[in-house]
Parts: sequence; C-alpha cells; structure tokens
Amino acid sequence: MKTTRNTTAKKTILEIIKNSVVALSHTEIQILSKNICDRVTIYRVLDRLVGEDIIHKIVNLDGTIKYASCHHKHNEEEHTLNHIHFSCEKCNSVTCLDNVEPTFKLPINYLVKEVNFTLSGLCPNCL
Amino acid sequence: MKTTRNTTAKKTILEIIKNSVVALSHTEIQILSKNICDRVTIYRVLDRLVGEDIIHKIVNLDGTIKYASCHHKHNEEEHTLNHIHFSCEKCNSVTCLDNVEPTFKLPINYLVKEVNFTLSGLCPNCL
DNA sequence: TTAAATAACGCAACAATGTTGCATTAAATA
DNA sequence: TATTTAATGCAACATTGTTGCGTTATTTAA
Repeated sequence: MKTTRNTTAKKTILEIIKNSVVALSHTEIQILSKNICDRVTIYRVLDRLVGEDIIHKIVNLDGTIKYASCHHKHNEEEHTLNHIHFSCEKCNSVTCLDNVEPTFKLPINYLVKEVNFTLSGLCPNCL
Repeated sequence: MKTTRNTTAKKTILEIIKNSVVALSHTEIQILSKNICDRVTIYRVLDRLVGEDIIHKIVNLDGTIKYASCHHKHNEEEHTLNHIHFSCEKCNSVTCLDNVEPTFKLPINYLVKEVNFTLSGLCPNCL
C-alpha cells in the first residue's frame, strides 16, 4: 500500500484549513498560503486530504468548491450522510452546521447514498 | 422596461430543456442544439431564461451547473425555498423532486433565504 | 407593409479554474 | 547515509465562463 507523505505543503495547507472557521476555496487557500508552493500542488494536496478523509469538499450554491476540515467521530456511520452547510450571501462564508439534521421522505425507488444540504442567507455575523 | 425577444435560439434552447426529464448543463445543451448558435449565446439565453423565471439553475454535487424548466405554481410563495434534486451517480442525471419537502431546525440566529437540497445515489432507472 | 429602434447575436479575445506529463526534489525507511 | 519513490515545480493544455464590439434580426410604430 502506498504511503502518503507528510510534506510541508500538506502540513501548511491543512493548518490553514483547520484554523479557518469557514470553508475555503482553492484560490483562498492559495492566497493564505502566500505562494508556499505551486498552484497545482494545492490541487493535489487537497485531493489527497479529501481521499484520506481529513478534509471534505463542499459545493457552494454558486458552484464554487470549498474545503473544510472534518471534525466528526469516525465511529459514527451517519456522518457521510449529512453534510449541512450555511452559505452567507453577504460575507460569502461557508460554515458547517454539525448539529442540524434534516428529515425528508422520498419515493421508495431511490437509493440515497449522500445528502448535500446547503442553506443560504445571512449568517449570525451579518445579521 | 426592456422587452425580451423570442429569438430562435431562445425557442430552441427552451424546447430542449422542456423536453428533457433531467436537468442539463450548458455543454449538454450545446451538444443537443447541434450548433444552432454560438456558445456565448447559450450562456446569455440561459441567463435570460433564469431571469424570467422560466428555467432554474441547479448546482450538482460535483459543482457542475445544470438547468431545468420550472413547473411550479407561481401563486405559491414556497417554491423558491425548496429546490430538491436527485443526482444519480451512475447515469449522472439530475432530476427535480417536486413532491419531497425537507424539514429541519436551525439555530435561531441564521436567516435562511434559499435552500438547496441535493441527494445522490441511484435513481429508479439505475437501481 | 415598411422603416426605425434596439435586443440579441457572432466572433474574437480574455480570465479563471482545473488537468496532465515529465524531469527534479525531498520524505520515509532500510 | 543511501535508496526508493511520493510529491513537487513547471510548462502546456482543456474546460468553462465573461466581455467588448460590430452586425443581425425581432419588435413596434408609422
């Protein structure tokens, strides 16, 4: 099995994501990292971190992709099923709402594997 | 007030979207329209149709943007609040689920203006 | 039915975002 | 410390979306 290396780029990028309360885009990470590495490297590090389940991908309402660290419990099966995010239309921040769980009922002939639930409006800071 | 014209490009594109049971991306519409008009025109027609509330935009789980016709009742205030879509991971189709309504409870200090609720998994055809 | 006004179009050029190949660099471990 | 190879940097390319401008064609009014 391939081992994944703990490079400075990976450490720096993960640190940036963990220190942020909101989800960050590739471009935002690039700016915050102050050209510590190539643009392509950021894409590859992000892919690796997602693959290792250390961070996760969020699709914003405008189609932009953001990344946030996973602070979930690995023993809990539920976690992948519910990704609830709030996207503020004023400050453009994307926040994970961990304690909100949506309920819904579907026609039985669908098999649901993933749920992506994004709300937009005004966050507490902008209200 | 500006009047919006019923051009052949607009008619063709709207017809394509209405005839499709699944939501279509810009590229898919371009292919289906068989080069009836320029790529840029498709972008502009789609923007116009969205602005006129004839079609609506859907952001897929992978960040791609799709368009589907609105078959909602205009007297109903609710409609903009709930966009529920199902994205099939096998055939990549995106379908609007009109009769499914999610419920959820939020911390009170958020103001929700829009809800985007996308499920993914296997659709009835691929199950 | 024709002429005038202008929304919409085509085209070219550009910008942003993401991908791939390959030679080089630097983590991990033997 | 030397070896292995994952990860990087760079260049080139692909895709997706935007903008400006001269031209075309739809609409409306004469």
